[in-house]
Amino acid sequence: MTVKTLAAALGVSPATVSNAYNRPDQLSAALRERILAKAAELGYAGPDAAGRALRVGRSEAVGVLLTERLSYAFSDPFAVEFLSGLSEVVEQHGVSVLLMPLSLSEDEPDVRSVQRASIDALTILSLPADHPAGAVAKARGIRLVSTDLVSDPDGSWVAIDDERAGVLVGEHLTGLGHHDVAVVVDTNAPAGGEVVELDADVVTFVDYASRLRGLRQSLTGRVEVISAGHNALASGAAAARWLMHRPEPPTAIVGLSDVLALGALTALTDLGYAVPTDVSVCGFDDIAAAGQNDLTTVAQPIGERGRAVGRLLVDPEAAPRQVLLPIELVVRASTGPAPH
Amino acid sequence: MTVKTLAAALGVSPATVSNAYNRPDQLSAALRERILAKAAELGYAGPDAAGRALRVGRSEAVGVLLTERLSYAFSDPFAVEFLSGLSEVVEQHGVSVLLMPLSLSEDEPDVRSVQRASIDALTILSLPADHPAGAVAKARGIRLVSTDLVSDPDGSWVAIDDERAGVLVGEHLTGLGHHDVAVVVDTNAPAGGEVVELDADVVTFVDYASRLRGLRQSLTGRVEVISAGHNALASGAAAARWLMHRPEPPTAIVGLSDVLALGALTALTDLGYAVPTDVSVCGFDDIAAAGQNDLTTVAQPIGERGRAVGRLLVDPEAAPRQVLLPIELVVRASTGPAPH
DNA sequence: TTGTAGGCGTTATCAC
DNA sequence: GTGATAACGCCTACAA
Repeated sequence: MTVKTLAAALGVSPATVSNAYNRPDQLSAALRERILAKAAELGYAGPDAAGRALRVGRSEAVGVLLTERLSYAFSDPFAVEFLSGLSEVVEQHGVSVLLMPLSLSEDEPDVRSVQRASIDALTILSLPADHPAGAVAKARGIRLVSTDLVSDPDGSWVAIDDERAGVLVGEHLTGLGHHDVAVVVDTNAPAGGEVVELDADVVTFVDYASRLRGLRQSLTGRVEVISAGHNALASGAAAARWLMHRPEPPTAIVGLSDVLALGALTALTDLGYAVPTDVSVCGFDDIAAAGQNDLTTVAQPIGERGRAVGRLLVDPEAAPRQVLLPIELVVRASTGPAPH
Repeated sequence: MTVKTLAAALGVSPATVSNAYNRPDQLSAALRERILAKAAELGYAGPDAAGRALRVGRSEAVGVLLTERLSYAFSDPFAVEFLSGLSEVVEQHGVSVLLMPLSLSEDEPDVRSVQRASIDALTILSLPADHPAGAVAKARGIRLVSTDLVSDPDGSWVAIDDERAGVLVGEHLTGLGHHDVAVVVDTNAPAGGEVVELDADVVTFVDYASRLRGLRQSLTGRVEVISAGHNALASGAAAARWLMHRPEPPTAIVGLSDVLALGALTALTDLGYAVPTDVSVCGFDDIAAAGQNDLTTVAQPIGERGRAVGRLLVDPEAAPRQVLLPIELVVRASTGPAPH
């Protein structure tokens, strides 16, 4: 059943059938009734989505590209709050949300999902700096809304000043006398696995790299960067255990996300360390759990960030727009003066 | 830039360009290289998704229709676990997940999102019994995977025996001597609002209706059905407060979901009631929070249910398949003998 | 290994 | 108020 066959069955033209669905005012109510009745009788369920998408050039859907597994969208507290805000806005416009996977594991960067996706706009959660996904989207004429301000400065984005966030934490720790700080970062290795020390430029996610840069600017003394896998409590915990078992443990541990920091915090208390007397811990983002666990962190309006992205995604306006959201250092009980 | 213009620019045929992208083995490596290079130069980002979807009849995406707000997918514990399992499976097949909104508020049932969606298969979370969304999907040739066994018995589904689940709870409470039970259900009113008493047939979600039927079969004495809004802690709490403030409060409160039951549980302790000495509370599903709060409930394998749905969604097999998952009454500390 | 031709289902434009 | 026609961009037999 297509518009054409239905039209033939009724003795009208395809255009009229199309109008019956898309422009009720373009034909008499009686004829429209007749068309809809015949459609129901013949099992025609309305214009086909693919045909329509091709013709009108829109699909009423926006994409969210996840750089982790798709289930990350439902499990990571930051992602959950961000996506809740985003979907809240887009659904008010009758637009659906396409969760798109991106396998980073393979050698060849995988952009298949963005090539195949029928979407009007795209946003990317934590894009690795050199990844082609954004460029591919733009080349396809898909509006791109970045979530950082460095990967596409002249395009549309909704971001915070990640470098400044790093500075806030660095200055806070320096002011407390910390000269030996470990920074726990996110890699794509499985969570809680082997711990590795990293060079700065191995930190691929652009926002994390900015935070690290800010930290480096404002910290004095030793700054080491390690990782025990992707963004998860287990990674933070494994990293903390590894750090404290070494001869000269750091006096402060910074997680580049609250999740990593909270993982470290838990591991430290399990190991019998007093926080912040023995070690200070600090995170980023201020997810709900950070407040519940008295974690010092840099707050950002996560839900509002999602909503702002949502607004840009559904707005067909061609001109790029930028939104810079405020951040604030929230000092809680997990940081204190450096020991000794 | 299209396949055609690119082909013209290269002096080859559109078919060859298409093959360069879809069947590398159908042309010489050299020619393919040349095509890809020219494409990069001219800014052609590969075959257009809409055109391709129309032609091949597939879109590499499966839909999940939410009967609540989209953000429900990220906030409700059952939905989160279910969708994590589902997406885990589908992403292994390179398939994306389309979260589709469904506004129930309007008079006319809104099936626009399923009419417009370019998807290969669809599943629906908690479909109201008489809703046309499923029928529309089938009429469009979209494979439908139900999550209950009554709305489309001969189609594909992954379900539990909800009626039996209700019986398990009912028998448990009857065995404990309860003869005055209140059942808290989910309506589409805002959470925690005014409390209303309902007739059985007002319970629209088919799975909830089955649970209620099971309860009615196995309970003796008074059974009343009330609601304070949609599936949320606040609704359960409001319902419990309303129930206990009446002259003859029930001896047991059953939430048709754990979330409703946990909301009731919290409200009861806040009001100073001892559970289960004064009142018993019981839920359904066994989400993680149920175990943490010692709630008696009927367990089902939520994540596995999501994975099973995912497998059916990506499986192009035409023949319908049915999966019935096991359930089990988990007795914890929230239920006990009826007082007096 | 490459080219030709037809149609997937729709809607916008224009004429009547 | 209604109908004819021409794209939209692509893929796949099949022929060369």
